[in-house]
Amino acid sequence: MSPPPAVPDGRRPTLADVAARAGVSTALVSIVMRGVTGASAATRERVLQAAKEIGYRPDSRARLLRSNRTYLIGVQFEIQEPFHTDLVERLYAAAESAGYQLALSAVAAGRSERQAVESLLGDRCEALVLLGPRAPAGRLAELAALLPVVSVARRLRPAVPGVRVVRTADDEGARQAVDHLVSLGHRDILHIDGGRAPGAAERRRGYRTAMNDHGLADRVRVLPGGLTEQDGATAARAILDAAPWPSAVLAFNDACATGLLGAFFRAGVSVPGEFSVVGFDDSRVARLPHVDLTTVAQDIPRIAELAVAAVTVRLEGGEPRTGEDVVAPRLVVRGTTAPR
Amino acid sequence: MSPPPAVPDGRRPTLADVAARAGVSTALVSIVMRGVTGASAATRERVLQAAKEIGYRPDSRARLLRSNRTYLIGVQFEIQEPFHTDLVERLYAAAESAGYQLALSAVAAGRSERQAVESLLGDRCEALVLLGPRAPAGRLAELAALLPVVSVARRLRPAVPGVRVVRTADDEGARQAVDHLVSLGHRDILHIDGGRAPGAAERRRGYRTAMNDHGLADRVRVLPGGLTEQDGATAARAILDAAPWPSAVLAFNDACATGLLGAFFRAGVSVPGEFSVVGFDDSRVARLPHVDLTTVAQDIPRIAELAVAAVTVRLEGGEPRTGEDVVAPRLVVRGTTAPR
DNA sequence: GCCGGCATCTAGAACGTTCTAGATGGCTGC
DNA sequence: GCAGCCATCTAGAACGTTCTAGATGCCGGC
Repeated sequence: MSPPPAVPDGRRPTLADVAARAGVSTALVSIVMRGVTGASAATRERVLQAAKEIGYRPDSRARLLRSNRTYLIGVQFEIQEPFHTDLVERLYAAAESAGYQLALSAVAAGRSERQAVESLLGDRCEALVLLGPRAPAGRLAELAALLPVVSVARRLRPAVPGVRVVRTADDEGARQAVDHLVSLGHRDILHIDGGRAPGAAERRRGYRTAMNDHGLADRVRVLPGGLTEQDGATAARAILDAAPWPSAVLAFNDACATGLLGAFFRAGVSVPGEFSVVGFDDSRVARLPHVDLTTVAQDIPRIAELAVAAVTVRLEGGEPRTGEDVVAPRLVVRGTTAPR
Repeated sequence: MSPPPAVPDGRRPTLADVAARAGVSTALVSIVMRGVTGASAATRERVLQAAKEIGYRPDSRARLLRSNRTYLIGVQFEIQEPFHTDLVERLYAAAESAGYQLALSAVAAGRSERQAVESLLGDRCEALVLLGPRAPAGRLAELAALLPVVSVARRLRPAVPGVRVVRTADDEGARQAVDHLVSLGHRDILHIDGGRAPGAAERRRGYRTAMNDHGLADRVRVLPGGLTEQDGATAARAILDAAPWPSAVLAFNDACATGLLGAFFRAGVSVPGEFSVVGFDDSRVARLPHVDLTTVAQDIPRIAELAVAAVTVRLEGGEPRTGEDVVAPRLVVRGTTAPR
């Protein structure tokens, strides 16, 4: 059934065990295991056979301790945030093709950003990819003094030295949404914002600017919101309670839009009949057939690639580039928007 | 702004650097850093000060390499599965209060279970918590021969030696759902199953048994489904196409139920007017105000605790217990079920 | 004045790997 | 037959920590 005990006592097999069995030095086993040149085909074969027989598995901790490089990229993400989990999925691919590995550290209820980052630093990550970090700029600067850091989805103004930013052009996304709604004949377009969430300020500004550009400055209306369904539902009640109603709503993100849709639905007002609704992110929920949300898509594969590139370039000896990679958003028109 | 370079050259500060600065041995610094007894209060103070000044941070790899214990629990999970991410959140808490740390390894598009587990083993995890593993029993047995393994949400029949199972009583959950629907007057209750997904066989069986117990054996109808919204939507079309219609549907999970609801909604059939729908998991989506899905809740905090307990007991010298912890489910009645 | 015991501290090995430097041996070219 | 070279292999140090064993100094009790 299960293989026989690998080594006499309970220890996990090491290089030395393989070396003893194959009758070679540990250094040679190391060479074979890493697949570098320096061993004859015959020896290579013999060593691999011995390793297989005793169930040898390299100890990555010892390996990384010895080599000066770890090729580890630490990722801080919020485990309950669909946008983050989508991103993590793509980061795996991007890191692998750049020859790096990912170390995940989640921010969750009872696990702060600080804890998440400390754990990554203790693991000797060579760089940090922070998804929507909330930490103050001073803290990010401290980290950037230690290792390459990229902030994904959170813009930093003023720029923090050494921290690269990769983000969607949130203002442009908001503008696209407003343009779309205006082209459908809407004029009273309300924005439910994201408060202090990363990207919220830019989306708010993009909305305002677009409204101005369409000569609708006097119709600008921003309602405090947030990034959860609950925030959307709360905003919905505020909208319905306060006449006059807008004819369209741009929500901070898809979750917020979904909460809004739910509350509208329960209140018996029809979407897109009485209200047009636009979300942001193009998350999985937006694509559900019965949500079918018009939304501003973020280019997640591209963001993942740029984030990995930002840190690897620097790790490979490139200059620390403080600055931004701004990725274009793309409006996806679905069933929650209609002509007024 | 940012702190001065910690150590003359670019190296990251080590115990030796702290020791040199504080004028003590590295062994003593180690003692102070771990917070164990063996240093006077005055020295302790001085060492901590020195460490802080040069920005010392313990290297967890070196630490774990040297100590025979790593206190690391490896977690394999599917990053796109809400049930899994909920569980991970609780696992952090459970592990911490047991004195262990978590190492996360995601299964994602392009990253197989095998890769996820290999990475955890390389990190020297002392135990593995596998969320809904798909690996064949033989593979699990191999792993169990190496270290404590717990399979969450996937039942193993026949039992795999050394692998502990923690799962919801899926059959009981399905029975609760059927009981509820029958008590509302439904008789034609259809089940959309989960195919080969972990737990699917048990839910199917629970559904069948409950139908039998209510004398509805001739009304049993199982439709092949799956665990995504897409599967639910596909099933919905199959249901609507084939008369006679059932009056109630028990879906494999909430995602499947959500897809079903969406398709019903688009087809203009009303829920719970024409169909009652029950999901499984009580995931976040089920609680959305406009989904408001009646569903069978899994007790996630309890499952997380039991999973951690299962491995820690064994790590602390307990006997390897092949067997199961079965957690009771709980029906949550919301808005998608109504009297027939 | 001596001894035992405690608190505090330290030297040096150990963990499992990679890296540096060098040894060995066979082949080529003259 | 010999120098030179390449391919192959090895010894031993190194990575940053913890652990074992023991050293040192101080105190109280006889």
